[in-house]
Amino acid sequence: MRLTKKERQSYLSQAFEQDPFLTDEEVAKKFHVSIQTIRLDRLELGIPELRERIKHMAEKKFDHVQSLSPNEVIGDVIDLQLHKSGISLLEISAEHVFKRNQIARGHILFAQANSLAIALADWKVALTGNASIRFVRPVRLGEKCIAFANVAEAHDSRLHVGVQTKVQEEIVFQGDFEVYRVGDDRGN
Amino acid sequence: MRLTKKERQSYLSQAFEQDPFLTDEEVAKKFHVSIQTIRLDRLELGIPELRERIKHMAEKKFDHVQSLSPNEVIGDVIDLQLHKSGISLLEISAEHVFKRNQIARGHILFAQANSLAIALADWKVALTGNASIRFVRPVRLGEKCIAFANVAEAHDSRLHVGVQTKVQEEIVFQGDFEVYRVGDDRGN
DNA sequence: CTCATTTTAATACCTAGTCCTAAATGCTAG
DNA sequence: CTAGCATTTAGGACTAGGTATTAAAATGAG
Repeated sequence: MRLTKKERQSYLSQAFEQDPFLTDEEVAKKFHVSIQTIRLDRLELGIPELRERIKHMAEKKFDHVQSLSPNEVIGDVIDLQLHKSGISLLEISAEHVFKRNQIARGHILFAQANSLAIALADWKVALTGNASIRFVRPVRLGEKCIAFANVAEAHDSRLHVGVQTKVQEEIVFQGDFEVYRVGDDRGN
Repeated sequence: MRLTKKERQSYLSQAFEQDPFLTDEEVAKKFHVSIQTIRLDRLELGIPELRERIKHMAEKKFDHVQSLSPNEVIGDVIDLQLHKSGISLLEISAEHVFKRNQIARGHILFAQANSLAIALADWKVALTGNASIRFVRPVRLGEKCIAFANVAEAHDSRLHVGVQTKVQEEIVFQGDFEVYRVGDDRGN
């Protein structure tokens, strides 16, 4: 005999979990049963059809993209004087930390400082060239990081920006960024 | 008159970007045109049908969840020899770039290198201390970044890691990371 | 008014299903 | 061996959300 119903259904659940993109037809071939059997199995196991499975995945992803929006700027720029100084605020939330120890990953602090440094430049296309940074002490979940940026040197196509990030007056991160202009566009 | 074809198509692209779950029927009602018109528009604009759009989103999510998990590590670590060397791969996708110019934001490259450097350390809690980095040339949407990390110095609670990121043999990013161990846990 | 563009309509077909009924197997107990 | 049950398979009707094609109607510009 092939497999019992129970055995098949158990493998079935696994299969769909592992690869949600399987059609009933593909699974039917895999298990050498008819497509109807697979459909009865899905019914009993409460596994929705291919299209529904895919849709749910897409919906979840959509939520993420919208809410987390890891896009233009990391941190809220609350003060900005172009080519002079700026301040950015970032509260460390769950998606910023290592799960194991609730410590913010380095590139989050870097991203806040880097975004701020670039925002300081009044150029259409500004990019980071060199940077030298120091993670002074670990930052934990829930802490509010305030990044202070100051322009140390300003040339017409290069900016030297120093950034200090503090949690309650305590320095947690320090960085020097060299931001440069691309192209000859001026103004925003 | 309603809208010209061009106007409608422009709004259409936006609409689908904003809400990829729209059916042609819904859109047709929104714009007060027939369903066929919408389909012609999609054809001309190269916008795939609802199911394909959803499927692509789900596929992306599936890739991400499996490998990137958008949290722990940025980039796919494809080779890793603890306390020695490692290689990580990252294809620059839309969420990594500035919309204006399709150039990858600095902290994405930093994140890839930083994640890799930390992955090299066989410690329960490893954090970045200092880092000195250089963005050699801008990286654009779609380019595949391969980060090569090598341990330059290894102490019992500190690691010096050099990272070079290349796009097709061309160096785009260079960084030196000092990773340190927290606590007295050894092994993983 | 005429011609080209644009829009709408109609039809056949597709996938990956659902839902329902019915028939064919398989297995077990009497 | 056979009645009775679970299990499996088959078939038909219908669905959403399309594609692809052909053709007719509406509209706008010269």
